[in-house]
Amino acid sequence: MRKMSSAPTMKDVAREAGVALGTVSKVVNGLPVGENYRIRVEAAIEKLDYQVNSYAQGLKSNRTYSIAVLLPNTFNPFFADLAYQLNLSLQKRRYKMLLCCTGFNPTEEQEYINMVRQNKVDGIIGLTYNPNLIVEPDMPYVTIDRYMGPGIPCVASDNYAGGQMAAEKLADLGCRKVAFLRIGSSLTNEPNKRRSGFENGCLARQLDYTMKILDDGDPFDYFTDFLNEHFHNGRLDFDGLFCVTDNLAFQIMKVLESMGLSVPKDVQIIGFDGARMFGDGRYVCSTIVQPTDAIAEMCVELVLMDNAALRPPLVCLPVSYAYGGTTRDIPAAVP
Amino acid sequence: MRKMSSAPTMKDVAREAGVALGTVSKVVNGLPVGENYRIRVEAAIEKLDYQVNSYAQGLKSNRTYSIAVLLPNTFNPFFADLAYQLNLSLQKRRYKMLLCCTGFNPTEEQEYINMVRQNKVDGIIGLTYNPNLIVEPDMPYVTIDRYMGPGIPCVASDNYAGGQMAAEKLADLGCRKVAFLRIGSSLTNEPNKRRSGFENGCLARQLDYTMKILDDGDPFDYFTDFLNEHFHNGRLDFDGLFCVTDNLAFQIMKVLESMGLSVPKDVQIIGFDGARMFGDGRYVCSTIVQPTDAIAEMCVELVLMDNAALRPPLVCLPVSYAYGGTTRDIPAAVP
DNA sequence: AATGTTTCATGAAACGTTTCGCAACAAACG
DNA sequence: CGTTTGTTGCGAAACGTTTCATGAAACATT
Repeated sequence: MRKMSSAPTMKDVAREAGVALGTVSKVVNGLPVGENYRIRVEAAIEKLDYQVNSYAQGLKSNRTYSIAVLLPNTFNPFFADLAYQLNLSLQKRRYKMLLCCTGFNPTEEQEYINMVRQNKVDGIIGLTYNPNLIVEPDMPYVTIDRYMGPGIPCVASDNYAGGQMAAEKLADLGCRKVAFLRIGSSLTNEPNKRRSGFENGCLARQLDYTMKILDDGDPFDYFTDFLNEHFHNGRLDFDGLFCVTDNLAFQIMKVLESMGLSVPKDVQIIGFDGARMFGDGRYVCSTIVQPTDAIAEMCVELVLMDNAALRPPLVCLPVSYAYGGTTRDIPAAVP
Repeated sequence: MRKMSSAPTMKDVAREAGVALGTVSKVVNGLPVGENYRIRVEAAIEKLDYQVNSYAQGLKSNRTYSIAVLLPNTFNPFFADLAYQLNLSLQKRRYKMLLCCTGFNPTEEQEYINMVRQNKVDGIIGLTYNPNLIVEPDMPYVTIDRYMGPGIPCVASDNYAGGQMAAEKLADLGCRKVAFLRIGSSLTNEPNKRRSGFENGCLARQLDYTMKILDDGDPFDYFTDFLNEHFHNGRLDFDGLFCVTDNLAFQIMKVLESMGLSVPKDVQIIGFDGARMFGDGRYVCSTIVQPTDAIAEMCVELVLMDNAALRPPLVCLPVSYAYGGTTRDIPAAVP
């Protein structure tokens, strides 16, 4: 009987199997080892219920098999989907996910970055709002929706095509004059392309077009002001509305309701993201769906890529349209 | 100029400050050190931009300042809330969160447990569905909603009171005959108390009571069967419905809708969890709200508790009722 | 049979901390 | 002034891996 107190180490396994320390290491890491040695070592590992100590491993090899994921929160369905899909993609490769919720707070974002810095994660995947985030230059770093500069790949939906698609849908559904709604500070970089795509789509389909950018503040007030501006003789002066996020669409529907207007009768609304209630539930509104699974997979692939030089600066993934009750789709399209 | 290649170590700081290794360690860990020494060391740390290597720390001290959190997913709003609040509570104490989404899969749950075992997390917080999970006995382990046995604290809402509250609300809102709906395998242990609380509440208020437990399978079919059973002469034979989760309430509303029934006109529904759309959005249905913030805080407190012997076997936290549009509350109660 | 070549297990050194026995020195005391 | 007590910085050892120089054994070549 030897020490039974703490967990067995490689040394214990080596002694048990009657081989050298290095041999055990090789077996554990799947490196070539003589067949009879391998068998003896594996038996010893089994017998002692040996588990490698990943902290010793991390110290020596500088690889930790963990990735930090920065997201504003988990309760916005889009972020929730991302968190879930990222966890899936990472788990598939036996990587762990350190989830950091930053609450849209640039300071918090930087603090998490600093925190994982001493934690020696193997990489960072971030959907952040601090344009000046300082990340160690040699740390593999991939962003979602934010282009941070050369050498830092950005993965995003095809926001431009999504905007275009929204315009086309509204046109197909019979709209003649449409509006675009977004909150000033809410979206930067890649998602901005939703606007130009939408504008372009309106142009192509000859839709009358108006835009409203809302500044920060109480959204309810801003929405009310916006709607009042466009409300004459008991009706809105537009018949289609594209909101830059499902969240926005959801919020403004409350206001429309309180004004006695009805969706999609009085106005058809398309959002962006593909937010659903319980994962498998219905969409919150008719929407341009972001492929969270593909986004997650791509992020993981890029952040784990060995040759940093081969990483593309920007990856755009295809979006799709989904009916969610806030448009008057032809019946066949209704699930 | 010394080696500029890799990150500075304590040794580098010690050399820079002209002190011994152990002194730097003490400063870093806030242990008592002579004032002039402290100043010199702090200056050196600042100058070299030194960061402790948490893997070396973890190897030596067996403390990693990270907690594994096991949840089925992040897209159910209740789980999403938990993930967010847990992250908050952990961050407050400078702990990191390893998020593991298990997808209700007992095998996956055990695999994650095994994985974090070699990762030497400082503790595990789990909302799991495997009744036979094997966790190292000396690993601090706290569950949510599942009582796993003595020595493993379970944190939950006051499910009994919640069930009771649901019955009282329905009675207050004028219901005379009520139904209780749950899916067979969906909830075990603590949440089961929602049923007995509800039954008791019905008894106290003299409500006619019927219950339906749905087995696994296509929920839509089961719901339809259930509703048809209680559908006579164009109307349901109950006027109040308590669903064991908001998800369930949400699903059955679809079916009710497809049968041409209207909520809350034809039947009033109360769910459980407090699911909201975008975190700050409205509730999905009238519901018994679980205090996810308090649950998270309690879990973290318990899992980090030094003296394991002092940990209570079960902690119940108070729930509250929230209006969500699926009940006919008196106007004053409407937000 | 002698030499050159390849293969592969060995075990020491190193990774960056924490910890602890020790020495150095100051203060207090007789 | 010599001794004791108390304080505090010092630096070696240890944590459990990975890696690499070493040399023994096995095989191939002439």
